[in-house]
Amino acid sequence: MVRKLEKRAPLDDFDREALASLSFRRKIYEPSSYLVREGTLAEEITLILEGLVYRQKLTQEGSRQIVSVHMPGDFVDLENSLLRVADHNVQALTRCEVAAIPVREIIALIDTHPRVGRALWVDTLIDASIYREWIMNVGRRPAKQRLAHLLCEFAARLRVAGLTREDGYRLPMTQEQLGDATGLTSVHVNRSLKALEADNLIVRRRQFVSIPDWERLRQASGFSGLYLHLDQEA
Amino acid sequence: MVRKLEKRAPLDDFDREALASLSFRRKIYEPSSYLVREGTLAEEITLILEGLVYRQKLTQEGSRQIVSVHMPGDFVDLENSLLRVADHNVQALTRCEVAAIPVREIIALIDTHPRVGRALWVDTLIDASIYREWIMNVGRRPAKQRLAHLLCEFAARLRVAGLTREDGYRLPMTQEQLGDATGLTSVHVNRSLKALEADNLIVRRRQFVSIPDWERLRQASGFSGLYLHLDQEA
DNA sequence: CGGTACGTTGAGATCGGTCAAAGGTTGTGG
DNA sequence: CCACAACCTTTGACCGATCTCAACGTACCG
Repeated sequence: MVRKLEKRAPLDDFDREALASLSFRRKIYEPSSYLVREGTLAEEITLILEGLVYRQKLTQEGSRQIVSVHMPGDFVDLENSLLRVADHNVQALTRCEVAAIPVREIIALIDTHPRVGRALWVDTLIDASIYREWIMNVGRRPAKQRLAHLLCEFAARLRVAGLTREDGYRLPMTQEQLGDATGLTSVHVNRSLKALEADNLIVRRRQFVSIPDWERLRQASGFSGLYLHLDQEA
Repeated sequence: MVRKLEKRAPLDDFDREALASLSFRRKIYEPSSYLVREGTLAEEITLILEGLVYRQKLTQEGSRQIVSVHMPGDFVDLENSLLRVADHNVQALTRCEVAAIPVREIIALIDTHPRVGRALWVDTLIDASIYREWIMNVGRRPAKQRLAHLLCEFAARLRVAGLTREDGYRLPMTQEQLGDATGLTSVHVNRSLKALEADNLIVRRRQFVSIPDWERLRQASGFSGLYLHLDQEA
């Protein structure tokens, strides 16, 4: 975690020490259990150690929209700790392990260690950048491309987390969840994935996605990793 | 500006003084001119004093998606100053006046005045919350509701900026721009707006939108102001 | 007064949604 | 080890919201 934050902003020993001395509780969440519920106050910040997690909102009518997916190394609750009441839900996608840090401690930390605060801030700015790309994905791309783009983004981010293999990666999402993330129906996700497969852009086996030719998929989806700010150095 | 920031986090005289002593240049942008271009480095942070501004991205194929609209009192460049290279474009919607503050000064400020940094951070977190709502709007609501929701959001935010009247507000966006913001075509925006008008939910006259019954429009669009975090007090 | 940008309208096409049923997979208990 | 349930994927037929293309109308501006 400290290693990741250092990529966001320069830290000194004083900062690192403060980070290391944060108290935290290890917690396990089962698939589809809630880490945060809309309308509640957050008292802990959680850092994902293992597993995947997603943010989700519901319309009045009850349709679900997944607005982001998070991976090991991501913080999922910086927003809720500073904004008090949560405006969305966070659920476990897979079984996952997290570190829960009391909000008070984080707030105290950022007030006394500005550089740590800045590193965390940068983290939320990258999340925001990903939101912007998702708006475009859902608003302006046709179904096939939308899914291909999502697969590219996951590939890039999972690679950073060390969760990809040379030929592809494990994607533990149902087609219904993919639909909720892309603004499509599960039926149409199914057909679109088959179409991608027919184009030889992806190969699916169980929950594993193989990508025979990264460059071709990238090109087909219009993906450009710029918005992930993976280069983010001090 | 200071007044607004104080709503985000508690500041003391020391903080206020530092804010007041920031140097800045006043600038004017003509409609549709660029404040930020994708791929460039930002050297100034801009605070909107007057006028409207929008963020925009283009797909490979050239369709435009507006990902946010900003109003007087909003910062439009915090992201770019901390993330170095801009991942999207920012354009003036109307003629507007801004204050441009050198990035170096802001960075120095947040390193020495953590509470100011926190206030600015909260500001970007609210932007992120709005992005999430937009993802849902574009992903899961039918056209009429999508537009109605956008109109509700603008109403709520313009009210804060003191830019509404009792019966409605001035909305200087073309139907094409509304389409770019909602992921629709200008043609369909036209038809949907007419449908809203036929339902007596809105009345349009030039660039002015009247809302005969706020509660009915709110209900019809599924709008809830929670995500705007307007309550955000220290 | 003419040009330009924006709004409006119609006809027809298409992408993606709905509904419904039939396979597959996985896990569980007998 | 089998049977069954629960959940997920796949498929077909049909429908409808939204897009496309193209024309026409309207307001503003020099």
